[in-house]
Amino acid sequence: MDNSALGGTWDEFRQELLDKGYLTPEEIAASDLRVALIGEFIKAREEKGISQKKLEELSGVKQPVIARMEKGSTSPRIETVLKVLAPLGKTLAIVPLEAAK
Amino acid sequence: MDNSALGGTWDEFRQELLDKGYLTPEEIAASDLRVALIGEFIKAREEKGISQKKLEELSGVKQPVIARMEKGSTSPRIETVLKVLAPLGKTLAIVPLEAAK
DNA sequence: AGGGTCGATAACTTAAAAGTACTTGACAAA
DNA sequence: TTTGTCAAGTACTTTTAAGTTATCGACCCT
Repeated sequence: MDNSALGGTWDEFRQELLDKGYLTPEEIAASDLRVALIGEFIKAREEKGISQKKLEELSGVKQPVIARMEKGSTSPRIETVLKVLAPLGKTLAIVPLEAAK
Repeated sequence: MDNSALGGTWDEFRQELLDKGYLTPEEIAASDLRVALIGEFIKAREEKGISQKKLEELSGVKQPVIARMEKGSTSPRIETVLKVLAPLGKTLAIVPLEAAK
């Protein structure tokens, strides 16, 4: 993720959110993980060359819902995530924290 | 999972749900994955010797919510899952379907 | 018996995700 | 230029998870 044009790194931006009390450390951590998951999901979809509309057909999850997920504007339910991942040949697993990222 | 006392295997029971049209193949698959995730979560919590009440303190997620998650009576939001997994030293990852189970 | 903890549950309110239908702006191809 | 597709978004309703508080039965122990 290249934020150099904004004049600061992602880490600096995050630190600022923390310093100003906008987010707690826990919220930062959860947010980072969500961002990582979203990135993986988008990558998986695009690697398969499947549009959001096509994925709606395959998964039964509506395109606006998929768009909201990918934009990070919602925290989707597990069921929804599993539904959209399945046609991409993926699923969710619980892994040690160190293994992630 | 030992269902022998019920006179049928889990696979047979699942097939029956399918045959009678109670659930679609997609719903069965999603359900199986959820069950697997729930099992891993409960195992992780118990291995750490942390009670639901203690996990409430550590994660900020209320004990009744954790109980509902473990019982499988809700499909929790990603955010909630990440919050309860973090104190257990775990997180979620997207993995190939074959890798799961 | 009485006091602790544990997980499950009830009943209710609040917050938020998902469904629905339609629209918009960007982009590419004909 | 028009047509089509894509992702994003708008506005609204419905569904459901989460929060809250309190309780309950099982278990242990002392």
